[in-house]
Amino acid sequence: MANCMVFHTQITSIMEVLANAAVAEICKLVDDDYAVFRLEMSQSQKENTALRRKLQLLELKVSRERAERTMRERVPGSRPSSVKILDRYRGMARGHLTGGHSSFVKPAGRNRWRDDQSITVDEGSGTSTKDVIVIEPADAETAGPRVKLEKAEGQEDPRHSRNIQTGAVGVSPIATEDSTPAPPRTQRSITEVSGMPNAVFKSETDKETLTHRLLHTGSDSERLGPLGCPPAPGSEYFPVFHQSQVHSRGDGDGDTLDTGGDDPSCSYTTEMDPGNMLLSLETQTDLSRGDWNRYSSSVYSEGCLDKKGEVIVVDEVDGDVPLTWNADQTHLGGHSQGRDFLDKESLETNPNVATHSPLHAFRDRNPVSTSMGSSNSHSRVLFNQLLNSKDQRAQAQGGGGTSGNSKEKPFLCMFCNKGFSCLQKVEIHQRVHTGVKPFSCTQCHMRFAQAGNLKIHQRVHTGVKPFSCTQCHMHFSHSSSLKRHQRIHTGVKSFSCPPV
DNA sequence: CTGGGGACGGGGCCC
DNA sequence: TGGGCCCCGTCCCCA
Repeated sequence: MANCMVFHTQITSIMEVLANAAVAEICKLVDDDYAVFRLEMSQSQKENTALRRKLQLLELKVSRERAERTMRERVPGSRPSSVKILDRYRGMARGHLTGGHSSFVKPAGRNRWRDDQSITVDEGSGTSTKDVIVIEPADAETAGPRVKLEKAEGQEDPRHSRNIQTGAVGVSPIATEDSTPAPPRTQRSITEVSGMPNAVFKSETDKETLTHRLLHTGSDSERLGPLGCPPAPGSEYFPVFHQSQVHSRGDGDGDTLDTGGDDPSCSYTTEMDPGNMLLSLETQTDLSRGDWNRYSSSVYSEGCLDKKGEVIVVDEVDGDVPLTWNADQTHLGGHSQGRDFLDKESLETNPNVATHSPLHAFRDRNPVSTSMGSSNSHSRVLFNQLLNSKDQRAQAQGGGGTSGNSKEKPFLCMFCNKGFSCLQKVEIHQRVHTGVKPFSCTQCHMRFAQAGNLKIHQRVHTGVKPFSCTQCHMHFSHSSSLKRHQRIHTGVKSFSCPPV
């Protein structure tokens, strides 16, 4: 009995010691994490403070310049271009862009540079997807109360976008604009340049700058052009190709190239799918930027966004950072063909397309992309993202890669390095990556990369269902659908359809 | 469970 | 005979 007591006491003491040790360990972990967290917090606060200071400096500078300019001009009715733009916004603001998120608006009088105008930008929304512009127009007195130009997520206003596009040329750096993501499926509007002040004044050497530069309305060398890329809800960007070219449709005009062997209703064109084409709000010309623009036009002129709303906004960021490929490019980056393809074949001029890359959209997915500095590398990173997403599916379906294929497949996809038995197969396969869909339905605007798929698709219009179940009345347009259906009779399900 | 699109492999035909 | 081209069947996936 005494032994039991002693044993019990020992056990208790041991458990106590263990418990204490565990508690100490936990406390230590918590303390460590807390210290790290505090450190990060303080750093962020420092950054915010610095940015805020820079913002204020810029506001002062701008207001001073503005005052000087106004003093110089002194012409009634004539305003600097930026003011004209702002006036344009004012009209829109009356209609659509007011209301909501007023908490982001600072008092209008704060950043006054003239008593007839003020612009207030939200300083504290470095990570916010909502930028707020408060504009007090020159005729604010007649226009009524101060106009708040606000644009929040989900508020889409193509008119707004258009106006911003047209007006962006002369936008002064302070004329900040906000951006709104297009809904994935509508794909019809986009993007304004967002002038998130935090972004504007970020250090250019700061990695984070890359994630904000698309919001930057700075000098020509740094400004991203008329378009910005809006954060989609959840701080995700939809990849977008901006395409402003006019495309001929394949149904009946002279641009149609009949393949002859295909279904008569199949048009072989190189056009861009209007359905898939992002509406380019304006001609987004910026000759200073480029490679991806060119590429996106020459190769990615279509299919750059799939029906799931996969949109790529490719941004051109100046710089000369060496090209870097995704580290996880097991089947793309490692293959020189892909680079060559991008480097010499595709990067031809297309001044009509301006592209924007929301680097931070991919940063989360691909840390390497954050180190991208050059337009080429940025574009490629984004491009890789697209390729990856498609490759993954392709690999899932086809096995991918040359390894493991017993048959000789000497023709390699330049994008994913997958091997094929003949050249045509590769060409067809590469449409997966390029998005080229030469076969368009004349009865709808669907486009297909393969003629056979178009042919099958057209059964939708003709109503032809050549595959009928022998055991029931069902008919199917897809053979696979019939096959799947017949499993009901033969396999998994035990019930059977009575013979017709 | 069906409808329908994407993608791939295989086979036939032609040069 | 081999390559290019076309068609078809099939699988997978998503809505």
